[in-house]
Amino acid sequence: MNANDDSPYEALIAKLRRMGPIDADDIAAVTALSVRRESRRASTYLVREGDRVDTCAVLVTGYACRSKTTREGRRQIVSFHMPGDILDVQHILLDRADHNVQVITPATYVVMKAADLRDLVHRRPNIADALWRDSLIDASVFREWVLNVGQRDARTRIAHMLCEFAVRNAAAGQGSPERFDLPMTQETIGDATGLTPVHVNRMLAALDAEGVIVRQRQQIQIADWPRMKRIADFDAAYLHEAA
Amino acid sequence: MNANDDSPYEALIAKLRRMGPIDADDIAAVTALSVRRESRRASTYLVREGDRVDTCAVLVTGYACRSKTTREGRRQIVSFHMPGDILDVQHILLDRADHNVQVITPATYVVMKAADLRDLVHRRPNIADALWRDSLIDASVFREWVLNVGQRDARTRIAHMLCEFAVRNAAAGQGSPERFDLPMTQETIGDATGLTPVHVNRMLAALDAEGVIVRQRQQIQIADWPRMKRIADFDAAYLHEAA
DNA sequence: CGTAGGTTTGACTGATCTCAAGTTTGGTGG
DNA sequence: CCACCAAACTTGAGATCAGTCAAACCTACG
Repeated sequence: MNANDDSPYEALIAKLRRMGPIDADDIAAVTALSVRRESRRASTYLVREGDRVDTCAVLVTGYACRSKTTREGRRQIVSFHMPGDILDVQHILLDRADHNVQVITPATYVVMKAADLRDLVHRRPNIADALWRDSLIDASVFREWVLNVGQRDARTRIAHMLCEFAVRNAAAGQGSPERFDLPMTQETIGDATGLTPVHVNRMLAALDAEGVIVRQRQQIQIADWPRMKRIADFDAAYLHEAA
Repeated sequence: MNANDDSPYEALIAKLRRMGPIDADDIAAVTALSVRRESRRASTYLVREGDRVDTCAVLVTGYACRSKTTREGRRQIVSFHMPGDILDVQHILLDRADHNVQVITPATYVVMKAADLRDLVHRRPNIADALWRDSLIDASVFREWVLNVGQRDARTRIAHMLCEFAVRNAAAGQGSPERFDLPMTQETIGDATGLTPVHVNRMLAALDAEGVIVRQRQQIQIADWPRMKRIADFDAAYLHEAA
């Protein structure tokens, strides 16, 4: 079940399967949806805060994030997304975007009409449950981020972010938790953790010096998972074994 | 539609109405649910992180919050709740609590079986939409909190928390946004904003000295809303005109 | 009227930010 | 294939916001 599969429905179906029982009729209903395939260059926006949105997008290849900004222009990333992730389930029922959706790397995704999805969930309870469950796990991740940014020190915060990325990335079928591409700059890590790029750099260097991670180009290797989890105060329970 | 109404269903029905169109059949289906009324003394837990949970609670009177803690025991409050709020919609589909639910003041609430609610939403699309919408707004609030705690300075952060509390509290039918009870200690405010109680105290004193808020006992009066909103960087859009 | 919890204030500390100057990396055009 | 350039990364030094520790002061309530 590779997210890079040819059918534009594969990514979504794989996601739904991870969220709950889905039968052949459910799949038939999904593949009957009309979808549009799109792609973006790196660092561009799909949705901006305040936009009226009546579509939902599912990421097929590449990486994305969601973010908000303060009036003074400080950006906070609130989540990262991997192939197979639904980028904005909330637009099924909320018509105004309260945050930005942007790709980090070049990316492709499929776009569906929110109204079609609303219709789909009313007909297919399994799909309704799966999508709702996905949005509830989304919310659980936000809660963990509030904790991360609110209570943990810089080193722990960054380590935690790396652990989550590693686990979810692997769950999305992209590499292993032990070694993975980290497709973002240190500034991006800073925007996700509420730290300056300079301090991110120092903390990454510290984790490297301690021997828990190894950095090579855009790759991260977690050399000692048990120690990394301890340093990061990371317990994957909040991902509800799916994300 | 007062949340303190006699019927234990009033609080939930009022909430659902705020979330979308609900007809007489929907209400009949809700009132057919079997519910249990319960109450708690101040500062006690309904749910603890890690618990298996197969119920959902709706707050009827009093105030509650949801929180998580780091391994070192630092507590982060991730949301506050007012009468009428559903305290844990997520347990309809997630069986393991990823955070604590605790009351702040003495409180009463009604408890429903998650399985009954699952059944209800499969039969009543309006209710499914309303509950899902509620949980999506929940998630939007978490995103705003990530931004608040990640990017705003102490004074702004506290001001923002007060604005949200004022607006949601009034929307729940408890007092006005201009003047309301703040049923919590400065330590609680600190746990919600990622600050120490000492610093919360200094920032509240500063806001008071500036003349934007007036503190009397457990009451807060927002003396100058336009200025308060500016100081707080507060824009209620993220509450999706309902919360 | 005593007590515990909450608030306030002061003095000092420290984690993280800011500013600024290199250094490395990766992509591009000649 | 090399030289160049912009972006990203790294390092250092000094500034600052918020934390820590500690004591005093309220105030609600038994």
